[in-house]
Amino acid sequence: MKSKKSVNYKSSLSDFKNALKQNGLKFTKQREVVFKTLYDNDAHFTPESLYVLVKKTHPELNVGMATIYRTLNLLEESKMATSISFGVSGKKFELANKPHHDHMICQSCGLIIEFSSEEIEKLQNEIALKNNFEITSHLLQLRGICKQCRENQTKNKKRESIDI
Amino acid sequence: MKSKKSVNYKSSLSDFKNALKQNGLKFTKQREVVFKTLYDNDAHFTPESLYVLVKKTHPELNVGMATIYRTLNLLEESKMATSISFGVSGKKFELANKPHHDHMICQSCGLIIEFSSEEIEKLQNEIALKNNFEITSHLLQLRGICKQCRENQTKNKKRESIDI
DNA sequence: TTACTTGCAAATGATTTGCACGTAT
DNA sequence: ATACGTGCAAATCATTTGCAAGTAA
Repeated sequence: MKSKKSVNYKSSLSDFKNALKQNGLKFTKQREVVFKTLYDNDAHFTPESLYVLVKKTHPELNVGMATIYRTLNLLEESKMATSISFGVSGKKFELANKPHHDHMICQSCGLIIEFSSEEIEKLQNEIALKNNFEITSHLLQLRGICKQCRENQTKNKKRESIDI
Repeated sequence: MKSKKSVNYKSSLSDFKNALKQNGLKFTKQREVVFKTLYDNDAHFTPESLYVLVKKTHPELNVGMATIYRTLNLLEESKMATSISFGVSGKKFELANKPHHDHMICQSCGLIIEFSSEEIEKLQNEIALKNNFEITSHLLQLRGICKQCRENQTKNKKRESIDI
């Protein structure tokens, strides 16, 4: 399912409003702020980290954790956001308004590096074709240790490893 | 860290015992049964599904859920098992005694096709290198519709989507 | 004998839900 | 006016942990 890639906030927001309308849902201040925060900070948020940021930037709204979760689920269901899963320790969300990419995830510090490779996609398509399989989406994560963490490794006290 | 690929149960089990010994851990009936169950059923288990099966096949042991979790974590830490993460709904574990492979998953019928591609792995390594990232593992899933299901598509009643 | 293990139940941490009040349409 | 949304607190679900009793070495 392809989403139109909106190039600016206005049209992105408008997409969001339409999605809400189409499902008989309302456009509220909370939903707008969550959406805008995701849009402005082109990053991967845990529900918790998003909650903290929204609290700080919009204390007057007194947003609850539950609303963050509800809005994120809403966005994901309507394909406007995607999440990557971190095992027991939850998920991270990002807006789906940018081109497809995959993730490298540092198991020590949680750093996420985005990448994309046309060559890999091409190989995937070839493999699928050979198996008579029609791909609708794929998931590719490289897990390991980032440069930083490798350099710090010696002086590191054992940290609990990030559960991916 | 490469694990030797044991070709039969005896040597696999022996690897397990060694891993235990090296960590000052004991070889118990519970640990043996969990290990053997994973070995005999070449499949992906959730802790829950493994628990249910072990309960059924070895009721005399009266195994507890906690032991399943503890043993799975043990196996994973010693690289004898690997897990793939399934979002909020947890993890699935499999023994690490067979060559690496990835999965194509049919979203209609749940069919899993295993595949592997040296070329993709090579590209992954190149990308990691470029980013100063040291890969310890990766996750690659192609999701879509298998041949069967495409052919049946017209007469198919909607089934609930498979939880990947 | 001396750790390490186990089952149980309680604790935890992330996420969801019920409810009474608030608010967009 | 009506239905949907919200914050709060309680509930839930998967997983972990403390503890007293059991068992491998």
